[in-house]
Amino acid sequence: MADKVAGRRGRRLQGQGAEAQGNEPGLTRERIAATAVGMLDANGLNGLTMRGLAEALGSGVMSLYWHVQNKEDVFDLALDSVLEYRGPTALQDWRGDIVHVLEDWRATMLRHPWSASLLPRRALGPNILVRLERLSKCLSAGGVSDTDVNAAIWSLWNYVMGATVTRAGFGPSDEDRAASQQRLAELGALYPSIEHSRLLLDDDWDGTFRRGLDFLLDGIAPKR
Amino acid sequence: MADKVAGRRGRRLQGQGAEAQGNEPGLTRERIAATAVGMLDANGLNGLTMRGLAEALGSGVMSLYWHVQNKEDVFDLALDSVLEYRGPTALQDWRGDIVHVLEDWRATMLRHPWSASLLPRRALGPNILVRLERLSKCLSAGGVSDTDVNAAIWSLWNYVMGATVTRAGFGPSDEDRAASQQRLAELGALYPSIEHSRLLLDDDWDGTFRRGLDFLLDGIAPKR
DNA sequence: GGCAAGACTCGTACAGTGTACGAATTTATT
DNA sequence: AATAAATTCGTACACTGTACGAGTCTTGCC
Repeated sequence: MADKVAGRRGRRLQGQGAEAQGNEPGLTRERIAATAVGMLDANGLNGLTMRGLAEALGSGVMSLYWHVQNKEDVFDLALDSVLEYRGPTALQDWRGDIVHVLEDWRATMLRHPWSASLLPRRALGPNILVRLERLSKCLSAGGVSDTDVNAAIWSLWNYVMGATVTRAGFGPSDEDRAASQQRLAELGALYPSIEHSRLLLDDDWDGTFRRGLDFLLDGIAPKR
Repeated sequence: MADKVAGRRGRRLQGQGAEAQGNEPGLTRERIAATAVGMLDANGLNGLTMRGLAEALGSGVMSLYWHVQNKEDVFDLALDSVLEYRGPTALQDWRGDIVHVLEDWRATMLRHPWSASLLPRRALGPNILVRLERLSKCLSAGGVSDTDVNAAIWSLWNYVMGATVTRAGFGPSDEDRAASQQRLAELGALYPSIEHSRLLLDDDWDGTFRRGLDFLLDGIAPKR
């Protein structure tokens, strides 16, 4: 009952006899994925509906289902298409490389905030494995022992994941910040340490991400 | 257009004249929350429907809406009711205390896997703030400087968050593991480092969590 | 040419969702 | 007893994902 691989084809070439508008060149998984990403970017996770997607593609709703198993499949498609990693630099400074990989990762996901809430519950797509592989290489190059490397990778993964999901959840809107501020003002007395450190008011997300990452890398770096 | 605080009352006391069965003692936010948690535990995030909830409570669907703003509100209720923290021990060993807080946190959320996917996108409820406050105190007690404490708290938060969300996402089912194994077998050649370290096959989640946490705490601990 | 076998599109229909609205009922207050 | 407030809930609506099967188009084979 698991997975039956539905038929899917790539096929081009159709006579544009009647309509000169080449705007709707036939459905493909790629086109579906791209359009889905657009809609998700624009309207968030709930902004994607099969009907809407079909309309944006200029097709009937049920036509999608020939290319796609179900809505979940569309999510998978969109997610993976967003997570491509173009690793530019060659290996040199292991620590700097890791920072780069993770910051790029975070930035990519924050550019499409829905991806953060989507990623956890999906299996690891190829584009994620590429990133993990790269991490693994960097760590080994940095002298992290074989016994530590797995825990290190997962801890880095967890860190990026948590940071991104949290950041995406709080959204760029000031509404949440206002809410936090409000809540803090009300209950501040109950949480003196939090209030003292202004934990919830700080909004230097990038800096905090970077500094926490340094903590983690300090701990991972082989002790001397 | 933001928030109108709906009326909500706590009220007890009704004559049980007609029906002796005290099984349905009237709706309250608490009862709604408890029942919602039960349904979420049993059937996951999609297992909670307003109709189902009403039925389980022995009430009409729309009656819920007098106590609750909307379904989101039910989620908030359920989440917060699950995250209560009964901090047992007094402060002593800062590092051990932190480990305890975080492991308890993770365990609590994994006991209700839906909570992991829910938490990120909600505002911080009081029960979470309690935990953060506690973290903050431990860190200060451990000698972490005021300038570092925020970054440290967030990094710990991120770490627990990521670990829990990931773990909950992969579910306890072996189906996912089988899928990963399959994928790895297929593409193993492309990801030699990952395959070598058996990253995806290791299933000692608790141990890995603990070891990664040690990395992080090593990095956070004040340098000497 | 004819024609059959796929590949692909899509209209209709159905069961299910959250919740707006307003009427009915119960409880509290005067 | 009368009035107001609190609480319940039936009905209705717009919207969701997708099963089903009838259509159309493209291609290869005789």
